[in-house]
Amino acid sequence: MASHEQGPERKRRARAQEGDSRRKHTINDVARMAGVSKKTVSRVINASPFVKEETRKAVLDIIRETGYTPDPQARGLAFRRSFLVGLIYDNPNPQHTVSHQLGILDALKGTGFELLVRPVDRTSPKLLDDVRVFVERQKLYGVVLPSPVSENEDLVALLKELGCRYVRIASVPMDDAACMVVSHDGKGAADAARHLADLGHTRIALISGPPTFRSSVERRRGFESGLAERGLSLDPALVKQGAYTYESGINAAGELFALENRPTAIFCLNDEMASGAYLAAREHGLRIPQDVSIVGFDDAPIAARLWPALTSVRLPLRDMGRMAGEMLVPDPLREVQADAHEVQPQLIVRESTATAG
Amino acid sequence: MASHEQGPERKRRARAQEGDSRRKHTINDVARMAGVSKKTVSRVINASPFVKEETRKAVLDIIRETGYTPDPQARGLAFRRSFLVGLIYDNPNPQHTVSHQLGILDALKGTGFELLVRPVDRTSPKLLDDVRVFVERQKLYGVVLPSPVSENEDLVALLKELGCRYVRIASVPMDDAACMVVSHDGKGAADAARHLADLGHTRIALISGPPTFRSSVERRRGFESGLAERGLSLDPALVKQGAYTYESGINAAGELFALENRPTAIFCLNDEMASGAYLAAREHGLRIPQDVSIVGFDDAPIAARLWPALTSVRLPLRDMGRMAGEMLVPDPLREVQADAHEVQPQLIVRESTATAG
DNA sequence: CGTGGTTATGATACCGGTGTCATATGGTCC
DNA sequence: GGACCATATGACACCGGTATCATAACCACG
Repeated sequence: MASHEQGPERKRRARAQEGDSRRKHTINDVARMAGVSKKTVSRVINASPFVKEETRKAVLDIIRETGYTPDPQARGLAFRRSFLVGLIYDNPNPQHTVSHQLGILDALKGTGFELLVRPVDRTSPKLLDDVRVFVERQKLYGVVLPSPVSENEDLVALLKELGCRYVRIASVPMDDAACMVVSHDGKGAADAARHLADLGHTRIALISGPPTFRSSVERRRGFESGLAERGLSLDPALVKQGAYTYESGINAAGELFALENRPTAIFCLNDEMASGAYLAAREHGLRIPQDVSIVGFDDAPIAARLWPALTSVRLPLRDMGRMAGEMLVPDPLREVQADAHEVQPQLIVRESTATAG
Repeated sequence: MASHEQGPERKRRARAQEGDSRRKHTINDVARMAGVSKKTVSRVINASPFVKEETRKAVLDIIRETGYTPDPQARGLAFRRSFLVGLIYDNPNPQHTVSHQLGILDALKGTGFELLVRPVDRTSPKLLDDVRVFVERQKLYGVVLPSPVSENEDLVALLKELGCRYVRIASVPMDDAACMVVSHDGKGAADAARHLADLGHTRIALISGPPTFRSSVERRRGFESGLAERGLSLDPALVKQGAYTYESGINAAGELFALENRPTAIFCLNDEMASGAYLAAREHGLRIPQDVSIVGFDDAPIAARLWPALTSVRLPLRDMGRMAGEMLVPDPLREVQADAHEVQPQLIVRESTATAG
């Protein structure tokens, strides 16, 4: 254990004697000023129904006057839990992380809850131990798990064991719907498939992600179903497995472009790989979109900056974070949140797709 | 105030009677098992010098056996502060935010401190009030302020008034050095200037950022000094002001390319604007780097994905976060951190720069 | 007017730590 | 051996909230 050298045993400075008007008010101050006991103030704070309306008003007045807010640490100590929500993530895409954070904090605003971030290594053997210590020590109110962490069933089992609330953000339903925000990546992929088919493409390639990612599986499944709707099917020779990285996109697309009968369109399961496909296309002297159409997934910042701008599937990341936060933390001021814990991906058509040559 | 409906006044479940082996240990358990008072355990935890070596060992043994860790809430309540560090940021670049977070958490690992994130709107009139409430309610141990928030002197003054530790991350020294991590953006910009000058460029343009950002001022200053070292100076006609955005980069570069005697090289004060310059170059039929060299700043993920890959100045963002965390939180296990709270930018030369045509 | 059943309130203990202060212990010096 | 001092320890109050339980206040009813 690390000890913290907080200058133990030091004398407490005199404080009460001089004008302590600047000192923060406590529940005792409010109680005294309102002429009630602290327990009654506590009842008002916690919206207990057993407080006379008149008393409640008086206490609330004092609270407003003094600007009193309860100390989350003291409250947490008594409640045996904290007012902290954890975000446990392992996503190399900074935009996902930041967007989720912004969304979660949108939901937490005004509730008194705060957000603790905890990046993890999902391949670490210590992952479960780390999460256990994190949740127990901080007595977390709940945690948000974006993918791919949300796909770790052992971790979810651990959270259940610890009695820690959680909301999973994932591409496909995997659990009690009350604990999930579902992005339906498959629908976005199907949109991409129809878009390419409608442009007249028939030799359409796919660069997939690691099969251990549910998003990859789901995007591929959706893409195939979209093609099927247009009477097309995926030619196994035109499917290359990538790793969601730039380099893997370069390699996979390079292989596709080296085929005798090369595809006229490629769907890359994320934008990083699509960027790699751009480079490979240049290396093979192929123009986008005249010679080959390319579609990505994520609508990362890079998508609009590439040239030509990349057609991609956008996920409402911030909304997803907000929904997760709303599901986790009850806010009496909020309207009953619709149980629609699902969002729809959106195909953003830019300049990287055109009619088949 | 939002009330939280935590089921007040509910009966506590019987617990102590049945096998409470699973219950977390408290300082009382440790004290009893070690045969000392809780105060002595507290002394051991806080590395008090007034504990007999023998007693200390005995207590530490029990602590190790039981896996006891003190409750941060209870400790914080008694200490009148928390073991939480805040990250107050307003940076549209998600990579900055995530890298800083990772770095700060590198430093916090093993110290028992946790990181609370707080995105803010630096233009909001409620900014100071929000920060005050945030710091006071959470009794933050300290906060990290990346730029541009770090440049808000009112906010820094507020933190001083509140007695809240802070570390500023900024491009140039602005304060007591003990409270700053300095990235010396100017040096990186000077590197860029020399690089272009050494390639034979003389008509070198600059697309600046908003003058309200210290980073913009500092990068420009460094660039000019780098040029001066090579006997060059910035032609006012070749300086355009941007806003650190893609669109502003397109416009500024477009104006430069429309000049009769257009520049052969452009230094853009961030990569977003450099991306815009890429688009403008294409619109004007100019090849990069044959017709115009372009240098960016930030080495954002996009830099390596653009075509041709963008020469840019990289800041060690994660290191900067780590240093900020180390400065904020004392860790007895850590070696005395060098008082070198400065980092050096690094010019990453890629394919967007070549000898002057 | 006493009885009984709500409704409303407060006294007190408690959550799990630390600060204060009193006291016990051990060694040195005369 | 007694005075003195530094070291080592514990009893107790306290940090700012909530849970438990007793009790007061109120009402309707016989």
